[in-house]
Amino acid sequence: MYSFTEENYLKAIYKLQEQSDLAINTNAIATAIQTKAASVTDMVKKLSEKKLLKYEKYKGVELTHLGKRIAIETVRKHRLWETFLHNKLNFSWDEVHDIAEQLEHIQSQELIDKLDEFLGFPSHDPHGDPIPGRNGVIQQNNFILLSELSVGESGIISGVVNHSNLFLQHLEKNQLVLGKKLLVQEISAFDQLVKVQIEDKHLQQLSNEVVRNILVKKLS
Amino acid sequence: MYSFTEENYLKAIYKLQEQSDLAINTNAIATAIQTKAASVTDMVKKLSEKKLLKYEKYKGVELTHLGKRIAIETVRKHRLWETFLHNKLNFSWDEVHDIAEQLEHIQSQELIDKLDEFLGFPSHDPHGDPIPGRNGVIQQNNFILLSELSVGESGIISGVVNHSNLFLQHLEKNQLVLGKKLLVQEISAFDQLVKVQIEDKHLQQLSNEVVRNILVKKLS
DNA sequence: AAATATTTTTAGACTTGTCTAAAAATGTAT
DNA sequence: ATACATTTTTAGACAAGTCTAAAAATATTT
Repeated sequence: MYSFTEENYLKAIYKLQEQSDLAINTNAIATAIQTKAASVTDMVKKLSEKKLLKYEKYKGVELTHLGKRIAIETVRKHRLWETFLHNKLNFSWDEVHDIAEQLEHIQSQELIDKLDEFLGFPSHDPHGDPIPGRNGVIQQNNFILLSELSVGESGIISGVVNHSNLFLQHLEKNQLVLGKKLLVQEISAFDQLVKVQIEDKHLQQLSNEVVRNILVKKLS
Repeated sequence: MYSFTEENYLKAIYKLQEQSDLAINTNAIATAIQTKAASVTDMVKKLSEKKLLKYEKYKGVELTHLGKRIAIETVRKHRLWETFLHNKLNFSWDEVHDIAEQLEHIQSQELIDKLDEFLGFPSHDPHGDPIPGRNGVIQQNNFILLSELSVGESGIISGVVNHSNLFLQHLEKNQLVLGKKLLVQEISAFDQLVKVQIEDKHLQQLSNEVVRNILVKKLS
């Protein structure tokens, strides 16, 4: 239906559109997709002709309803495959992305539906990001940053903000994986280091950089 | 490493090479891959430059050791994915091929190894075809045609010769699936119809066309 | 508001893989 | 062995997607 490349452009534009309300400009897309601005201009014209986005020269782009639907379907596929790789094939947190980047372009609605069922209709992927439903609806989660917890409060690790391999590997190494329960014991007034207790066991000091990139489900 | 298209050419040539000892000519490849002879000539030159096959104008082609290895790896991926689709996602016999045709080109050695392990290191795919090992070795099976069984002999359905959807659907509809035990009760002297008993239960009459396309493991 | 810097677009070229139509080579009749 | 038929290759074109370099538009500075 749509090419590998078209799906990648739509997904990138969709993600940029999510993280800011500004118009999406050519350079931002070029950076996101690791290509040159000139190539983006060409592709954006093509997508515009196919009614997947609205494009006005020098004004940036905006996805149409159709374009957004395809972007979300691609995100759905990506996150289901990530879940499969992590839950069934035992890939670690940081290894799943690149392979899912390929798998998301396999064309078969039935495959995705059966995969979804096989995985038990998961609501979130291994990074804690919500998996869009068949209908394109994305269930918004009410996770907060670990840095927003006060002393004495606790939460369950439910996602990450930073998706880089470096960060994910760091978390894995320190047993800060999805589902772990954390209790904030102390926040240093001097350097903001956060002392947390992990699963009623050992204590760990977390840097500001770390706590600002972990999402938790707050336990009341 | 190698493109989608290159892998498809290598796989097609490999299969043609398996089913006959004659030199593989341009037209045969064109038919197998559903393209035109002129396109084959172009691609074959490219593959020859990359040392994946030996090509002499007007003389046909022959895979090199490297070309054969890549073809076998592709076959391995294809059959592992077919097994996954059938065994884990409950796709029927005839639905798995087209999706596996896409999945076989995903690039990740680790993915295939983990998939293999997840499936329990299967030796055969859902059509009874052997799955090449990591090392490229294909375990030859000693299956015989159902048409070769004599009256009174029995066997277990272990594969098919004809892989067409029409035939596979026919088998499925008549419960002639992998693993079923058959006992030959009678072979009509007049029209060669074979009367078989399926799993100690009901009887069925099979046409010559059918018995010549089912592979069985003979029970002594 | 003019000058400068940045962003975006255009123009033309390149790669991969495909095609049609014509030419060249090979194979088969008589 | 000459004529006819088939197969294969060449030549030139096309589509998708990318790139560089230059031109055009927009944004920012003074």
